[in-house]
Amino acid sequence: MGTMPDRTGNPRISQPAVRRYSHYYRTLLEARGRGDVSVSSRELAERTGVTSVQVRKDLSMIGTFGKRGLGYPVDGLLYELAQVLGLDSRWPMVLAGVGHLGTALLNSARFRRKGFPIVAAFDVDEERIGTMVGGLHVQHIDLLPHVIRQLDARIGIIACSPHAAQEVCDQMVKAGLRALLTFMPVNLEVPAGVRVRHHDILVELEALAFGLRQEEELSEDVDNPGA
Amino acid sequence: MGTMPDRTGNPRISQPAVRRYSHYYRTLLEARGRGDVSVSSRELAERTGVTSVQVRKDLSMIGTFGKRGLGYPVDGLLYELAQVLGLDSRWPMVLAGVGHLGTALLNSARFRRKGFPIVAAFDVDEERIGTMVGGLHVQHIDLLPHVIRQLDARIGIIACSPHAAQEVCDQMVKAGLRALLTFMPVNLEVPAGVRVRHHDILVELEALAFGLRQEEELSEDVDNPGA
DNA sequence: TATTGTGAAAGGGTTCACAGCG
DNA sequence: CGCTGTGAACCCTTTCACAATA
Repeated sequence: MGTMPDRTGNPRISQPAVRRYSHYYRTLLEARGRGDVSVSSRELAERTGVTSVQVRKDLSMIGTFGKRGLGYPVDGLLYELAQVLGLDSRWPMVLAGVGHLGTALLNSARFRRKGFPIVAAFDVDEERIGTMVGGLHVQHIDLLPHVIRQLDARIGIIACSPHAAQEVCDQMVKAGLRALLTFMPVNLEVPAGVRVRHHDILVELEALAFGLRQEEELSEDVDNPGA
Repeated sequence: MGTMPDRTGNPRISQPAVRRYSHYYRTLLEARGRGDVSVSSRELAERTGVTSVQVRKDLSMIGTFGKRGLGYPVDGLLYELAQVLGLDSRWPMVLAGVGHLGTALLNSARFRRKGFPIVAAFDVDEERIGTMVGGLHVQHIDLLPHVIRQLDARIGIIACSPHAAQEVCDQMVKAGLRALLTFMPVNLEVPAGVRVRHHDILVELEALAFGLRQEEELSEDVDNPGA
């Protein structure tokens, strides 16, 4: 465990950087769609909303693929980013909670297309169990451990009711999942080594409200400065 | 514009901090639900997954409400956080794109309950226009500017198809919205002063895949060290 | 004694300035 | 000349150590 980058070129990549890689990847796909064969850091930067230096720093973290004076080869960079982000593998997912949100997720073809297929759906509601949603039979949640092992699922999506979230989470962890994505406003307790990402829309909305509110106060302070 | 905190106690609050405030707020609501009258920074920290010092630093940014030796008063802190996050106002939202995702959002009572009601829904599909979803009539997107002004909407939600996202975004900005939440994998171009938050599930999934992949490589390197 | 509040130190990420190449 | 690549400076956030106080 030295300071040396490993053979993949990983000298320690931060979470924000990983997020940016996702954006670069998407932007490169668009560029390829337009027939571009190479792309400059500035171009990439403008389309993703960061600086061009940031792009170069980020890309230099995973290797050196650019041609000076020219830019980066679209195909080559796509390949490398796919490698880093793990997009050269499939990551089968299971979903718990087939409400409105779960249904929306199950009906999206995008995840499957991008290598993150939802391979099983679970619920506790007898009315829902057995029905077909997004091409899958909804199964009883008790089958979760068995199905996860059978289908070799890697990621768990928690879209059930908030009060069931922790229990579902426990079951997923016990069944061997090490990566969870939850949409519920509940802080999940998981053992070390299990990654959880919260996707709480309300947090985003509150952040937006904070920004708007701050702007308001700022303009009020123009009329009402000092103490 | 000195270094002095303004009278609200704002010495410059970072985005990550705002997100944590959201989590604290939610945790405090739970504490109040259990009848707790005061809560320590450690407790708040454990439930939100940060350190207790972080909690104290964060809270000291917006004022000093704790009683030493005791902790923070639940009600008082809730009030202050609500103030900071703008939860003492309502933030009416409009939604564009009544597909699976849009429908899921419209059917969620949570946003309305928390002060972020969706007050209008739009689409371009003639089949959808006029139907009722989540208690709202779906209207033609061309009515967006008019309705935004009429209902004094503050936040726009973009849940339409990716290729329409930029156009919808432009219309929302033109109609006066300064805060947008998009679920589409498209980088929106907006004028300065307009806040956009991307909520792309695929980015989260790719970040999870990155983590899992990294762990795999790490354990492989045990068998296969050096070059 | 338990816990908050905070100046100072440390750490991590971003930006700068410029060297290196095509 | 254009654009990448990168060590160093800078800045912001987190952590530490400890003073303050119910």
